[in-house]
Amino acid sequence: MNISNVAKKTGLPPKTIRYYEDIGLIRPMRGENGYRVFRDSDVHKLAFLGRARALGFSIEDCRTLLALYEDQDRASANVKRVAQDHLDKIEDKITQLQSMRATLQHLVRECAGDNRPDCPILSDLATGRAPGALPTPDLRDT
Amino acid sequence: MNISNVAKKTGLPPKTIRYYEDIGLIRPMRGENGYRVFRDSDVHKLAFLGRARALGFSIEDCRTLLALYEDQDRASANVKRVAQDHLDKIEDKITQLQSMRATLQHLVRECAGDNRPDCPILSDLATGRAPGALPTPDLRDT
DNA sequence: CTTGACCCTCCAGTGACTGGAGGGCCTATC
DNA sequence: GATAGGCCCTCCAGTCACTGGAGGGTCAAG
Repeated sequence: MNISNVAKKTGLPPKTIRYYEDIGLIRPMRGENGYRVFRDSDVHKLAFLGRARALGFSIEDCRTLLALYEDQDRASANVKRVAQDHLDKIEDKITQLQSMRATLQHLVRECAGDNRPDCPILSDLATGRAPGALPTPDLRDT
Repeated sequence: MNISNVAKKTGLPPKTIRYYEDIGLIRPMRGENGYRVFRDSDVHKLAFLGRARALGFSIEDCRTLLALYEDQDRASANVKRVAQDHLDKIEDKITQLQSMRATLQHLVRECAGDNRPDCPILSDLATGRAPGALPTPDLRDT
């Protein structure tokens, strides 16, 4: 199978598939003309990667998960740990975003949004506290 | 004021402050020795940027917000639009992450996490459907 | 034989920094 | 005056997971 068929099957763009080969996640064979030739096992791995990425796993997590998948003697505890760690990170991120949302919702609600210059959003950003605003959370890294 | 004092005052690392100068968000003056000299207005802007970044605004949003802040004749509607757009993006992201969380929670709960190899997490990633799993959402871009 | 759709590699850019090398400046102490 | 340590400077490279594009080879149909 050639790359564009694999792309259609897996939903991954050809560029991404080449990139995954570059970083050693898959090792498709090559035809005489230099074209990549994908076996079923390659397609299967790519689909696996697509789903893992859709769940937000990092590439390095994906590498680990693929290795565990290939290892018939794996302990499911190892897989679970990777998934649980990732889940924890997602929950942290949700919490951070919810906090941002709360502050922003408040500010947007307070702002008249007309053609006058007075704006509690800018007041908050300028002073750290709009008249009557919620405390601003100190969240970096998003 | 020199850069490390400003860093302490604003909570931004010196590297970040230099970067903000690089990309034209601030224009501190220079002393005879080539050191940056920050006026109160620079410190003020940096604090503004720190708070806007903490709320998840992109650098380009920050640039816009700073320009609006400096413009005494702005219409608050313009500020509100930037904030509302950003809020919408945050809400989308929360929804995506919640969907990932739901799937992951389900999979983690199903996985025994012992030293046997059977693992519904890997089954789901391999096939797109673990025995009895929730539908896998197709979320890229996180 | 040409057209158009493939395929290839390699390089550069994204966002928002961060780390480090290599070197100048400033203050205090010996 | 020499030296030590703590500042400051610039410039380059790396992060993550791709994505776009240039420049060029291959293949099947008409």
